[in-house]
Amino acid sequence: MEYTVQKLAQLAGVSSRTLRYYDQIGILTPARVNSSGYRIYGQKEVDRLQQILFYRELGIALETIKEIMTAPSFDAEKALKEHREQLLEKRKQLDLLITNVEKTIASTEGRMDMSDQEKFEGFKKKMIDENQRKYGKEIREKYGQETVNQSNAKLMNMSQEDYEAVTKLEAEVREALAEAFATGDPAGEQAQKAAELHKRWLTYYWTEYSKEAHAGLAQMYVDDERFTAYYDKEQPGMAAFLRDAIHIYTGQK
Amino acid sequence: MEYTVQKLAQLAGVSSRTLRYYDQIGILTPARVNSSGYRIYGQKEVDRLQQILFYRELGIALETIKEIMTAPSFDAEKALKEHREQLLEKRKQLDLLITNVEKTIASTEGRMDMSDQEKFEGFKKKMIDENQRKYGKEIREKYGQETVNQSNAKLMNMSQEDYEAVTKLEAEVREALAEAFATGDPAGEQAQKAAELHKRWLTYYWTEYSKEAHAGLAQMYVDDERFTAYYDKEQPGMAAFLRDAIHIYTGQK
DNA sequence: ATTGACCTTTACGTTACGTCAAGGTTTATC
DNA sequence: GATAAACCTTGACGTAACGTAAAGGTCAAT
Repeated sequence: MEYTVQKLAQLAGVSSRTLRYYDQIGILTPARVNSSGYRIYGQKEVDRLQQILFYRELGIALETIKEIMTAPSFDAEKALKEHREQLLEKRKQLDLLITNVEKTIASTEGRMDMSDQEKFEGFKKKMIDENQRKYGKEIREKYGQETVNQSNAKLMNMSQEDYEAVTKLEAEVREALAEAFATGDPAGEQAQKAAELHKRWLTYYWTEYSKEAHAGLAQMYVDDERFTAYYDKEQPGMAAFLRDAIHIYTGQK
Repeated sequence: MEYTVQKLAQLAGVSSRTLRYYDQIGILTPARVNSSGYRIYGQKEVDRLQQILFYRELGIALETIKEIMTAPSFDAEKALKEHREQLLEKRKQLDLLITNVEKTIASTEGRMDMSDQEKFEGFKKKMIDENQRKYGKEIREKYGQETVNQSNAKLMNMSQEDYEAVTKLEAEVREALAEAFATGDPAGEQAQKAAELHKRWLTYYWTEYSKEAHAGLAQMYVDDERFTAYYDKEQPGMAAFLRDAIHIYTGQK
């Protein structure tokens, strides 16, 4: 089955402008254009649009959706299963909101007391990010560390191989870091190797690497107690040591 | 309890910029500003912000929210009950989407066949009737029927054909109604034909038809002066006549 | 041959904020 | 009692994901 813009738009419940925009930003290009320049969409595009709409429904930016879906490791079926989980999560949040509105009705009728905090329960879907913003400043909450290992792996739609590679790399970083820490020299060979491994680990998550961002993340390892706890688990002072090594590696400061 | 911008922002899970913007557009002004020009919010503002966020969650534009909430007829408790209904509606739509994703998974696994239409079930927004009845009043008032038809057509993502059909139907309703009005009998053949045409017109906008809702809308044509004005334009009493005809048609009352 | 619903590109407009910038205020700490 | 950190203020420009309008080509049906 082939569709023109308007036909596909009607089928999917979006506007034709939306489809043209999606073509423009390269997230959904037509199967072909006919001799008059009309966009013609086929079965593959229908399915791709469906995927896009699932991501969009979950509040993912189009640019991000594009990155996810054009990655060579993208697996449509895995993505769908992820959608299902996210949608169920969204449903749970909606239920929270419904509880909230019911409690609020009860409280306006004097049948109940409500704290100010309770009044905003269920709106919080972003509160986790907000909480993290309280600690860090920018890229950090996005590219943080431990939650990222799982949640971003999902978001990036990593393959099993990638996930294994990244987990292995993480172990290597820790190992190299332990060795380096024993030398006590953040500028030494061992420490610089650890910094480089850390960078390679990072590139699995970051779409583009910059020294500044890398240095910033390193600083956060010291500033944010949750990360400090993670790195200092074995040896106190490890987080600060890693920061110093990375700062030297990136040539910052 | 009094809050500064940041405090309230944290409580509600929004940014301080958002609160300043809300002040700027006049949808949520602080209770007072202190001697240094700081915004100070009180209990009333907390509750108002909660209401705003409920509306926002339902996808209502801030400008519209403002109009709704500053209207003298605004009733907070009634609004909350509407929120509950709308949220339940939203949950139903979410469930549709979840069913969709599950069917899609099954179809990629070859356990099921899916039509292209089915692939987009749950994405399309409904709420058009609400839009029409509650939030579209001033749009209707300002720009008249033609633009309302157009904006609704866009909302429903109607095709040109549909739009034409709906415009034609509307003319037929008026014509049949004028004829019926001349007979003076709301139970007569002419009047019942007008009621049926009116129902057909409605089904272009409503995702599901019910006699109760139809009867309710008819009553509103009499209660709301703007609708009354529209129907009584040619003949005073036409709105009431249409209501009676529809009430008989639907078997209500 | 015309009409009217399609399609195209170009381009400016809109909403709900995010993100500096430049500067004043409050609070905690040395 | 100075000073830094952490607030607050008002601009003002940036953005995402389209909406909307303009100017014009295409296609099917009358």
